[in-house]
This record gives sequence, structure tokens and C-alpha cells, in this order.
Amino acid sequence: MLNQTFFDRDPCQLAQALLGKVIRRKQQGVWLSMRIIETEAYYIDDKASHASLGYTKKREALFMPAGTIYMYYARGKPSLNVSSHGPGNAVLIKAGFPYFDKKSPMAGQQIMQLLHDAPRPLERMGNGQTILCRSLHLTVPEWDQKTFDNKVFYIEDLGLTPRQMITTKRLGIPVGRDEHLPYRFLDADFLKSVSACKLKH
DNA sequence: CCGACGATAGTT
DNA sequence: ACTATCGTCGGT
Repeated sequence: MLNQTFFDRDPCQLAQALLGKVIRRKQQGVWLSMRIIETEAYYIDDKASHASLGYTKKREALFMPAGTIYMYYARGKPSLNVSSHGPGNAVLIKAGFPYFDKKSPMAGQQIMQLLHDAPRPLERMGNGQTILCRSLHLTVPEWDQKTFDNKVFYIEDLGLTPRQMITTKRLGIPVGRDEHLPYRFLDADFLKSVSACKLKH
């Protein structure tokens, strides 16, 4: 499990370091895993960040020690973030890709499927910040302002480093609004499988 | 109570 | 580009 020190660094550095790390979530007695393939760094001074709106009870996690989980509703659905170095700074887990190994059996795929209303192909189980939360059954009331727990929910370093990483503030976004956008990082190997549908040109 | 607005996701 | 969706927030 990644320790508190891991999260206590600059948001952009943390966002990059999280690429390739594996989220482990125990559900119905089975470990479900997602390899992180896309992240976004939000600074307290960015207009795009929630922290820039000021401190409130709901946004308190952003001002808590690095490594604190911040969950909020994006378009009514849960979204996962982790606070980083500096008050108000955080990283959003934007997308993941299902990962299977000794600890996480392929059978977990069926459990993820049951967490959704409609059938969903495996490669899209982590295709988006709210979809990923749904696939792992991560909810706002259960995890906002909490820290990771090696018994049921944590992030692990398995040494999987992206072959090539893409970082940009304006992928698929209209030019001229860059200053309102977060820093974005994604594992280039998954660009085709996951981001293609979101960035279609 | 109501209307506007998202750090969305999927389809045309 | 369009829109179904739903929790928040601010104004009545």
C-alpha cells in the first residue's frame, strides 16, 4: 500500500507517479483491481479546482493531510480524488483499466458487472472517473475524508510504469480555455483503447 | 420549491 | 454537437 509520504508531493508529480499504480478494492470477498491510466492535477489556485472556491465542510478533504481521499458528486455520480502536498491541492483519478493477477481473479469481472445497471464491456469498466467508482463500489459517504485501508481499499505499486506518457492541458478541448483546465496525464499505451471514444476527432 | 449548473458519459 | 442524468447550491 502506498504510504502517506508517497502522496505528499506536488500535484503534477503525484498525478504522474500514480499512472501505472493499481487500485485494489475488496468487494463481496473478492479483490477487484484497476490500473490507473489517466489522472488530473488540481491546484488550489487553478480556477478549475474545487479548492479555489474556498474551504467548506464538503471540500474539507482537500485541505486535510496528503493522502486523504476526497470524493464528490460529478453530474450526480461519485468521483475519486486524493489530496496531495499543499492545502487545497489534489489529484483526480480520471480513468483506469481492469487488472487481474493472483490477488484479483478474473471472476471479479462478474462482480463489477453486477455493480452496473446495464451490461458493460470489460475495457470500459474504468472508462471515466465516475464509471471507475461505480465499478469498484466506491461511494462518497463511505470514503470522503477517509484514508486508504489495506483491508478493503488501497493503491499499490506493482512496478508497472507507462511506456510512454502523455501530458497536456488541451487534449480535445477548445483552445482559449486552457487557463481553466487542469494538468492532465495519461498512459499512452491506453490512449487508443480508452480515450479514443472521448477524444474522437 | 425551483432553476441553473457541473472536474460526466455516450450517442448522433 | 447534443443530451440524459442527479446531487448541490442559491434564490424565492
